Amino acid sequence: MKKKTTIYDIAKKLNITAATVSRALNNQFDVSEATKELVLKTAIKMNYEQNKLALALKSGKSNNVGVIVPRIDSNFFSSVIRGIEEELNPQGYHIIICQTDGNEVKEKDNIEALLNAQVDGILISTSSSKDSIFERILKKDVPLIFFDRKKSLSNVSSVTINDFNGGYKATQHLIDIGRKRIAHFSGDTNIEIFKERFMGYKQALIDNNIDYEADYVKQTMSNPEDGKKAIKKLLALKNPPDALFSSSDFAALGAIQELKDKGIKIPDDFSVIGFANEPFTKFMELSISTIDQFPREMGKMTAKVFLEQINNTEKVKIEKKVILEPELIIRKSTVN
Amino acid sequence: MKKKTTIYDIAKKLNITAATVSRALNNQFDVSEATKELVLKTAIKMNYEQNKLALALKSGKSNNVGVIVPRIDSNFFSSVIRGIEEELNPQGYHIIICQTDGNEVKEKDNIEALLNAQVDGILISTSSSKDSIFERILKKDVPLIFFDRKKSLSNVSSVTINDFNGGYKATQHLIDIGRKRIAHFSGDTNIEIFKERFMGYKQALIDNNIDYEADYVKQTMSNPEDGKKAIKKLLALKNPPDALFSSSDFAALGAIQELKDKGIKIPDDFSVIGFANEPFTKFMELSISTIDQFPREMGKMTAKVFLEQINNTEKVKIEKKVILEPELIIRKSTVN
DNA sequence: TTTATTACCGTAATCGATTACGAAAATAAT
DNA sequence: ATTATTTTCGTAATCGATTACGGTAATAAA
Repeated sequence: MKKKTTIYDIAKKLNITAATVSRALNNQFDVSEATKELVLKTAIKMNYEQNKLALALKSGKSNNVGVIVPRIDSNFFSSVIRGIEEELNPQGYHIIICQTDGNEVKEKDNIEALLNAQVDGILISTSSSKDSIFERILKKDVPLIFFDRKKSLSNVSSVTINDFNGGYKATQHLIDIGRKRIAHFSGDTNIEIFKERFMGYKQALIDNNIDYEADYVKQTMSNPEDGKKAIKKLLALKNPPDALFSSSDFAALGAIQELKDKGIKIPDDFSVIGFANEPFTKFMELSISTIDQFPREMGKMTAKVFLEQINNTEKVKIEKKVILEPELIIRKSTVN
Repeated sequence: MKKKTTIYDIAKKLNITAATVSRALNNQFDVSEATKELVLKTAIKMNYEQNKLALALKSGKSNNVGVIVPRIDSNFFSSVIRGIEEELNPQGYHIIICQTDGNEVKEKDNIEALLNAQVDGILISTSSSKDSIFERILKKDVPLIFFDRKKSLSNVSSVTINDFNGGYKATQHLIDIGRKRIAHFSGDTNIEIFKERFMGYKQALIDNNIDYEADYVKQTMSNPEDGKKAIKKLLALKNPPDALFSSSDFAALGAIQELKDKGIKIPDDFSVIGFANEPFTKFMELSISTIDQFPREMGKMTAKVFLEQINNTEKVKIEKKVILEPELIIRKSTVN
């Protein structure tokens, strides 16, 4: 078992105290240049490396930031995390990843574990319905920042996209190209982002004097199979829709596959727009129109908000609600 | 600023020492049942939470594991990481993610930082050409495990897939469906996995008495644009190929797009198979044949090998070379 | 009643750094 | 030559846990 060299080892070898070694290594003013050099040289010679754990315990700062997401193996979340890591790593922070599978209990457990691990902050895309867990974080004065899936808590910052506008833009686009019977795949409307997209859809209809048709709205999971099922039901209606805004690219894909199977021509007879700009939407022969959420930028912004907060020495707490503007991407599934 | 309650706070309140509190909380035998109960109750009442940093410093175990990858926002790596997290989290480990962008210097920096952070192990998909960095890890007795992109070091475990067999299977499949003029997109053959796929390709040709044609091999990056460029050159040959095994799904996609633009019918006149089973390959109207690498299982296996190693109390070091078998996935880009 | 044993808990060191405080030595000021 | 000021470094506490060792009191054994 290799023993790591500590400042005490260096001190012993040079017949000085660990305090002086520490000061020399940190280049403090009250050490002579001579001993500074000496310490530095022997430190290198002895392969000294600072034990960050000891530092963390002393300072109360672990330089670790916890990031909690439902899953990491989705394009959206992994892109956000990429952005976070790119922004925080140069600042000396490490990011700890936790997955919840959308499970509230797991989310709670992860938060507890991260707090025990003394993380300097928690960045989370929450799946929780309750606020109580988060109050515990705040009581401990650990910076908490929501991204994408947030809870509205006072004094807590968040970085989201304007899902309402995303839904609005998608719907407006369908209207602009002449569609009037517009269906909608909503996700789980208990989750804020899906509710917002749905609201944006509704508002766009209203603003264009198109009657909202409850039959045209189907709640789907984010996968092609659910999209197929849902579109089948829609096509069976007396007055079936001629366009679809799906809050999920995956569900949109399923719908497109089913429409093709039924011999319905896209985009001539039917237009489809998704949401999220998943990579595959661009790659399809019939590329899919969608809404870009700029996940990497969202990650970078989340990191920046965290850094601002932790570097804020003022007594007043900052509460930032950053809302990114989503972008309409027009491809072949809506217009030729 | 909220002060966290420590065992000293509990001790003071109960007029006992911190040692007893610690023993009570850890349910040790030499504490009376009465005080155990008392301590436990007041611990809960005072919202006590163990400071893992102090524990880590004392024990030398941080319960953090470093994971280093080129990028996290790729389906492959994020799936591997998902597998790792799923396996290690229940064991009380947290995973710290670092990205290198395929940059050797960043990789070295990340390793240094992780070692200073006293991680209990490093799991890495390396982009490095040199071995020297890794020897430093081993000298410190920190468990090191490679996955996917490995270096061959003695006493170091690794989890990879059999890229040679992957290349072989892909090529054999093309031969099986009657192709004889088979081109290959290789990645950067300085990277072992790409070299192996290339070797598998060659071997399959040899085993089927097909002459290896150097002109048929193009080095491409993993993106559609590079795939388009490369296929153009191949089609310009005197005796152009009638099939392609691309070591990248993305490059394969570019090739397919270009082939279609040129009016070449797939799979009637030309067959294409990729590598990695990226999600989009399944979603295309013309779905793309490919090789599945089971990234999530790779992650789980990597985690298991790590756990075995860290729980190994024997003096002899274990060196495990786990090689997963890739699977051929036949879709419409090779055969009707 | 005396001795041996056990149960229970306190003392103090330890992990590896940082830092307030004070002291000695070196230098400058008078 | 004496005092004042700086420079430089040591002492010891601190962060929050764990644990080897020792001691006292209660109990059992003689």
